[in-house]
Amino acid sequence: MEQPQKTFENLAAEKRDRVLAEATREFADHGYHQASVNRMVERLGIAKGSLFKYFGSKQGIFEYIFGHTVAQFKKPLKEIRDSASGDFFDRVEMSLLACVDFIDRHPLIYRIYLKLAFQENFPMREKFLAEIRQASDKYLRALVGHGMASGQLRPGLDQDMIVFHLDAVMDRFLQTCAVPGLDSGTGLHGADKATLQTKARAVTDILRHGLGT
Amino acid sequence: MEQPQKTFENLAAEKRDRVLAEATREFADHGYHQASVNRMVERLGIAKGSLFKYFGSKQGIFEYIFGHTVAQFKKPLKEIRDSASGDFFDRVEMSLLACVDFIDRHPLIYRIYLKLAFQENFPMREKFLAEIRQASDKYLRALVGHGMASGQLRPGLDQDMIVFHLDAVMDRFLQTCAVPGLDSGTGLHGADKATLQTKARAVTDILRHGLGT
DNA sequence: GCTAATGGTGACCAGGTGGTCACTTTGTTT
DNA sequence: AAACAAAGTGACCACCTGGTCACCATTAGC
Repeated sequence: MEQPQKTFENLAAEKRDRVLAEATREFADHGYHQASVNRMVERLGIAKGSLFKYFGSKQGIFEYIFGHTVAQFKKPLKEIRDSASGDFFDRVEMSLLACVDFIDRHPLIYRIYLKLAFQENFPMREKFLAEIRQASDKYLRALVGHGMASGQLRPGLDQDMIVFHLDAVMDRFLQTCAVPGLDSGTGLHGADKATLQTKARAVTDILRHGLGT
Repeated sequence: MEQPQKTFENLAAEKRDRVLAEATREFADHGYHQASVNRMVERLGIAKGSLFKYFGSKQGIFEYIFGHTVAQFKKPLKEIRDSASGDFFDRVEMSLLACVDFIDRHPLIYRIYLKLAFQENFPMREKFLAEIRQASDKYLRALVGHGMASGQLRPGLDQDMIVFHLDAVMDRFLQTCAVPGLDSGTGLHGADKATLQTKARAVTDILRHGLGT
């Protein structure tokens, strides 16, 4: 015993995945406080005591999920940043589509992030949010830095403001895709891949005019 | 009796305001489900039964607050839209600063909006959100329509995409001002008025290049 | 002074919460 | 087969939730 979550690591991979999937779903659907451990165990068909043996507490469940999933979020972006194809704005466009794709494949994780960002009473909120924002900021800053150095961005612009602008537009693009009710006129929510590519291009074009040389 | 909230309307204005202020604060601090009626009455120093006599239910409390405050949100924007001073981008900049000012004076209302937007299990969420988005969309669309008609915006751009872009940047600007943890490098959160004006100008300049003729 | 109506009260309710722990079941080792 | 350890269990706990309602206090009209 001794270590609490050792028991969980020893479980059969199949069961482990089921537990994580169900817990993730519960947090994504209801946020943190409104998520119910009772509901989790009921849907999993296991006893409540088991879950607490695995993770110690409700917060332990959430922290475990969070740690596992943040890493996943960073991976596809890194690949694009390190691939040298296209100019600055092509890369922005690719990043945008890569994020859309990730969210499409892992919608629950993104929904947890949105709740985390705006539901202030999350436990450990500051820590988690700082971790995510830092990663996002670092990524964009590297991208913009490279674009400025290679003269693809209009001189005289403040790097912070460029990062802010990119972040704002890209984030909203993703939010509109994922959150029902935010879309008003763009047709982004629930759009097919071809439409998304067209819209991403349209957004990038505006950025190209606003930020490019 | 007959009508439930008639009782509340008959109250002394001072008490009415206190009740509304405390309820607003509770929802702003904790969202809907995590908000506690018990805490409200404890802080107000009144009996729980009284609150339920006033509003019938927890949801009734929230709906009453919501109805009262949305109207307040629309007013300052309308004034700017109807005042004809400056070109399109000046108006955008003024709108931005007007919103910042409003949020500065009514931070609780804005926090409720943010929770409403991303905390999916809010009751009546779709209805409330649609109401807000529609108002925001209508406002921006009128602004953009006027800008396009008077030739201040680059031809060939899709109106929906312009509205989307404006909305994204402005919304993020406001979020960064209001939500701690979202700011990374811009220095918007907790900034003084002069700084905000500078930053708003910087954002508008980028938009001017990206969207203007 | 009596009556009626209104505002105000708080003990009480059923139901849900995260968390516990003495216990049983299962699997492995000798 | 005996012994041991680890996984699994679910009744139970204290606490909090939104909501109720029989009762009390204060005023107004007569």
